[in-house]
Amino acid sequence: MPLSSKISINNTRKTITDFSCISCGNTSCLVKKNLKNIVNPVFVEKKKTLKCKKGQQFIIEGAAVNGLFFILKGVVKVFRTGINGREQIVRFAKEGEIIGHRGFGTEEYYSIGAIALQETVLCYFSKDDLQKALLENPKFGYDMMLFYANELNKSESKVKSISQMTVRERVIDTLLYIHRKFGDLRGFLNLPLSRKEYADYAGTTEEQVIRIFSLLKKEGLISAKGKKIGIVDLQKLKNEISEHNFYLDT
DNA sequence: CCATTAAATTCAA
DNA sequence: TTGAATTTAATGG
Repeated sequence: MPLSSKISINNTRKTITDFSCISCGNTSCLVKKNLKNIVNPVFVEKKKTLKCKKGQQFIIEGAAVNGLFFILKGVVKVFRTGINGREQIVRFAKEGEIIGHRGFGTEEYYSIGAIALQETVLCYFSKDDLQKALLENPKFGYDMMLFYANELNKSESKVKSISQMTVRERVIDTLLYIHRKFGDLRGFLNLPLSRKEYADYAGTTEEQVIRIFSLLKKEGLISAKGKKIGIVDLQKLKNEISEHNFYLDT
């Protein structure tokens, strides 16, 4: 209750129409990748494109599911709110990724929320149209299945990391995850996150993250300039969590 | 967890 | 581009 008003929910969705799949250059998008194989791409024509400003929430927990979002551009955090109002960040998603995909099938309402972390462009496909396209195009369906399998694998790894690793290990794991997924830019992680966001992903508090960052800085493993975090000694960081054989790939 | 101060980011002129 | 306003980081109780 006390934390409930921290986020101002802005549910305005600007709908624009000039982002066709045909002229899209996003090769990591499953729709784009399969576009040439899709025999009857009606759903592509019916898609909606929407722009989100930084900090804008475009999926609200508990809202009805009508379709799936694909990220055309930008970065998004996907989270779930716990009983005490604490946010658990499930994952960070970048261009080409799918959001709200568990809404397929039986789920009627979103069990997650999603907020844009930067200017983000989303493609929104209706669930029914997509389902039809998946049934008609085996390759497209198979690619989607691979995506689901991958997501499941990662989420299982995350359960393990939260239940079996120490706080310090989880913070390091988070740093490595961001590093793997978003890489470096001039010596700093190419995604600016607040300490609270690191905490929400690692399943800790902001203070813990701040203190662990300070320690890691003193130990010469990372560097920090405000929100910009640099990985100084990747190998040593990896070594600390190697016994938990952290998950590979994004 | 909360309060305080320092530091960084944002925003609008 | 700057600096005032706001937000975030860092510490210590």
